[in-house]
Amino acid sequence: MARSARHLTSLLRVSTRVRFAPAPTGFLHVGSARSALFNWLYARSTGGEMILRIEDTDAALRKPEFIDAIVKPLQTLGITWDEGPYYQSQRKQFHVEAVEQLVENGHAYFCNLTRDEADALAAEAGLPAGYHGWSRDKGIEDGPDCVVRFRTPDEGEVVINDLIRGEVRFQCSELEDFVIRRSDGSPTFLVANAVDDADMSITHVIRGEDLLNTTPKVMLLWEALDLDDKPEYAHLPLLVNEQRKKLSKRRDDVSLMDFLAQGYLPQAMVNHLALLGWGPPDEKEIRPIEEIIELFKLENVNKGSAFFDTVKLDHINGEYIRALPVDDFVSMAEPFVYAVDTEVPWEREQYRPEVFAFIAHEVQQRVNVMREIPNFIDWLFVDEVSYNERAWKKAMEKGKQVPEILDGIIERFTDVDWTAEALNGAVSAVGDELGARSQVPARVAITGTNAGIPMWDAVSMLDRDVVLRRLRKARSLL
RNA sequence: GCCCCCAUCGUCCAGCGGCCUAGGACGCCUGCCUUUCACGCAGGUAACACGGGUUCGAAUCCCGUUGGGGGUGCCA
Repeated sequence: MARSARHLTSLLRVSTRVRFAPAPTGFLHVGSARSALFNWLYARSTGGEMILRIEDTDAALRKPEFIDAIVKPLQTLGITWDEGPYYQSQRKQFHVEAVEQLVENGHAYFCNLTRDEADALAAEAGLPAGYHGWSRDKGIEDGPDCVVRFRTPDEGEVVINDLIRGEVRFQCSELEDFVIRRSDGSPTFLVANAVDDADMSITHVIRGEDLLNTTPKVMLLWEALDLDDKPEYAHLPLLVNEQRKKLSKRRDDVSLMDFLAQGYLPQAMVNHLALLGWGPPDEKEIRPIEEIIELFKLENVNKGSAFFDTVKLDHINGEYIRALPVDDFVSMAEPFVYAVDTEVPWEREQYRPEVFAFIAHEVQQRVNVMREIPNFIDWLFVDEVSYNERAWKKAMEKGKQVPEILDGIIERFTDVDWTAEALNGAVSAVGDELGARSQVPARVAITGTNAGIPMWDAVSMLDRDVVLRRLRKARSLL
């Protein structure tokens, strides 16, 4: 959008315009996804528009693959935008002009000090760390190692009426003369922020609380540049880890795509994210996005940080999985059981899709995350099962008359009709004869563990030889 | 250090001066259902950080303390 369009659009400010403005850091962070979601919810619930703007003023962030890493996950989540993506790097000339304007009208000045030099000066002068306007009024000319700093007012205050937090006040005296143009000539995000939000007629800036402290600086620039109506601000509570620290790339699992790749459904992820910092008035947590849009109110967003709890996510995801039509579940399961780049516990050639499809409805009832699927079906596609240690101890070592039970089952299985009903009947008959529980030992011998899907339908699809071999092996280990 | 923000069950959310002997969800525990597990169902566990005000009345308003977090870059 050209700058000249600014006046027109702001005159026509009929609806809310929000923007999601991530820095392209290589992948979409769940925290960023949450910010995007809340912007989107606000736009959709107010009939407004959402703009996607990539904040790549730092040259190091300007890589095409980084853009994809933002756009794709958003699309997957169903978070759509009405305009953009715009790139701050492509709007650089406007930011440069703004900086020039500020220098010209005395709101900014050149400074040739490095950070270290400025710190040394502060230490010498016995002042607290920070930049203390050393280069103000020194008549320093622009040069290769010069930055441009904004001259913050010596007194007065900046008041922000945050839609979530209420009034937040900053004393101008606490704000240092911050850099608005680097020595390589590139403007920093603070300038880009003010100029772009004005040009794009943004009415509401909704973002993480970690940016709250930068807001007064942008406000000051806004005024010094004589821009139009300021947007409203709303600072969202941060998403934190178990230690209550801001979710970080280094310590925590925060890649949205990684979560999706593990088999969290996009809708479940969105639902969960919406519940962090906000809750529906009627306390019904799991619900379609349309209802969330309808119920969403920015004023109802919390102030306190929220723990990104994957245990709760698992539960929500499980609900979404169970609500899926079986056919959808089966096709969505494919990447987790068969895709070439998937690690599965069986030889790829051994996998039989028709077997999985046959018992998929039972698996669907039991998984919370798609990646758990192989745990329920591995015994169907491997030659030999490995025994779950606890299950073996409990059912086989501590169980009553297990050798006799297995002997009985082996004998009957040798010539029983190979149908689920007959197999089940045979095992129960052995148990009845001996007055012992026969189902669990059979399960452990055949599947390797004591918990899982109802098994006889599935077993009937295995070869008699395979099943007998497993029973005999288990018997021999007792 | 300085600036800013925050504070209800372990966790997420409800509560916006009386409806609160604080509600829902996840987790955990118990029971029912079930020839395993899970689902489902019925129960249970567990919180207003502390201290002062204001008020007839405070989880809700104000102040302070404590605790937690964020920022403090020529990153955004």
